[in-house]
Formats: sequence, C-alpha cells, structure tokens
Amino acid sequence: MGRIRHQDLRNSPACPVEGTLELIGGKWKGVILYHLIQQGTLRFNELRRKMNVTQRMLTNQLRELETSGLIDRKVYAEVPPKVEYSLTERGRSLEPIILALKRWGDDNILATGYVAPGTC
Amino acid sequence: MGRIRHQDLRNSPACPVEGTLELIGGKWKGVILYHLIQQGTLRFNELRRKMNVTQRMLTNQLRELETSGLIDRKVYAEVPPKVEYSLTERGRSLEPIILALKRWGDDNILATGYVAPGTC
DNA sequence: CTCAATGGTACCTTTTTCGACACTATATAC
DNA sequence: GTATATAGTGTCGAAAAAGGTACCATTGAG
Repeated sequence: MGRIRHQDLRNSPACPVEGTLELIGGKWKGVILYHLIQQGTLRFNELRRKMNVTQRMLTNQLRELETSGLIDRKVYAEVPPKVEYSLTERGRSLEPIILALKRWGDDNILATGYVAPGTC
Repeated sequence: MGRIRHQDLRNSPACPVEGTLELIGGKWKGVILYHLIQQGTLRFNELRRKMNVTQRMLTNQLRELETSGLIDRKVYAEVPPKVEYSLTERGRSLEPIILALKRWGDDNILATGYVAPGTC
C-alpha cells in the first residue's frame, strides 16, 4: 500500500488522487491521523499503545507525516523524554476525508467480518 | 478455516480507516476509480491510455478492484475482444471520498509542485 | 545498585509491490 | 501474407515497504 515515491519531481505522482493517497497511504498513517483527530495531542507511547505497531514503524510513519507537513512534533527537554504529536492546520484539513474513510469502512468492511470492531 | 475468534480480531491488521485505504490504496486504484467516476464506463485500453501504466499492472489492479466488489467487468464475445469496466453500487459509494481526495490534492499537493497539472 | 519508563536508532531479514519484456489468440483490413 | 487492434498472461528481478531484535541515554524510585 502506501508509498512515498515523490522525493523528486521525476517521480512525482501523475494525479492528485494518487498524490493524496501517497501521503496518507502508509501502513499506519491513516490510523495515526485518525487518533490525532480524535485526541488532539498524543505522546509517542500513547499513540503506540493505541495501535499494535513496533517503535521503529511508528517513528518512521510519524517522521513521514511530519515531512509531509501533516503533523507537528514538539519535543520537551525533559527526562524521561516527552514528545507530543498533533495535527498541523493542513493535517486538520484532512479530517473530513479520514472520517469518511472510517465511516465507509464501518459500513462496508466490518459487514464482511474483515475488520475488528472498535479498533479505531 | 473456522470463524474468526475475538482474540484474533484484536490482532487483526485492519481498523476501518486502514481497511478502506487498503481497498483503494494500490498504486493505480484511486486513479482508476476516479476515471470510472468521470466516465461511467471504460474499456481496458481506454483506461490504459488515460494513465501511464503497463498492461500487466492495469489488469492486476482491475482484478483486485473487482474482487473487492468495487467495479464490474463485462466481457463481450467479440473479436477483437471488448471488455467494459464500470463501478458497482458499492464503488459508486466511494465517489465522495475519491472526489475529496482529488480536491485535497489539487489544493495541497499541486501547490508544492509535486503533481503535474491536468493529469487527472 | 538495579530497575523501569520514555522516545528513540541501527542493523538485518522478510514480504510486497512495481515494472520491463516477451508472448498469446482472433478477426479484419490491406 | 502481413499488419493491426484488443485484452490479456507469464516470468523475472529490482526496489520499496514492513517487521524483528537489540541497543542507547537519562533519571528517579526502591
């Protein structure tokens, strides 16, 4: 699924639909955005506990979302470390889309028994 | 394979957001759906000429969309072959999402120079 | 002293996806 | 008989995404 392959213009996506899907299509990005929409601000491990994902993958996806300008990363100079993630304004502009994906999935995939209830 | 148990569901890879993204997130699926939304019905090579994709990939993505119940494949017993693709009712229910992805991409990715204008 | 908590990195392997290229069958047009 | 159009299929390999495990620094609690 998700793929970030527009690192330079030669590989730029050919259409806006594809381009948007590349930004939110990584394995965990949609879910991360969904949780940030629901909660507003979450720390690294709070996010991690909400989804069954390795640290490595979560870091990865968060970095890519940050690079895409969809989320904000705020580091506090504390020990133990404290890092808070939240949506940027551009990230918040995706809210209708993410919520629509959620509703469509609830209506169309849950019905087939493919998705665990309440995991989002 | 028996019925999926609750324990399995808790580890199921999909929440509804992720599940929906998996259905439309292949490299070409979003674009295919977009064109079928715009045109209603398209033959294999009509689709192919609209996007720079190999035969093999297009066949692949169309088959997966068909398996997901999003598009319909109608074969005519003619020579040369004629196959028409169109959205199923479930596929049409994705129209608001696809169009929202398109609009968001137009507003947010084109602005950064990542997407070639007018390719969709 | 040892242990736990936080937010990561580094290294490596497995799995999935994408694409290039060659090949097919059939009927019609030239 | 050769070329053309259609809608595919088969094989191979590169590249990307995803996942597993181990490791790090700091500090406060016990």
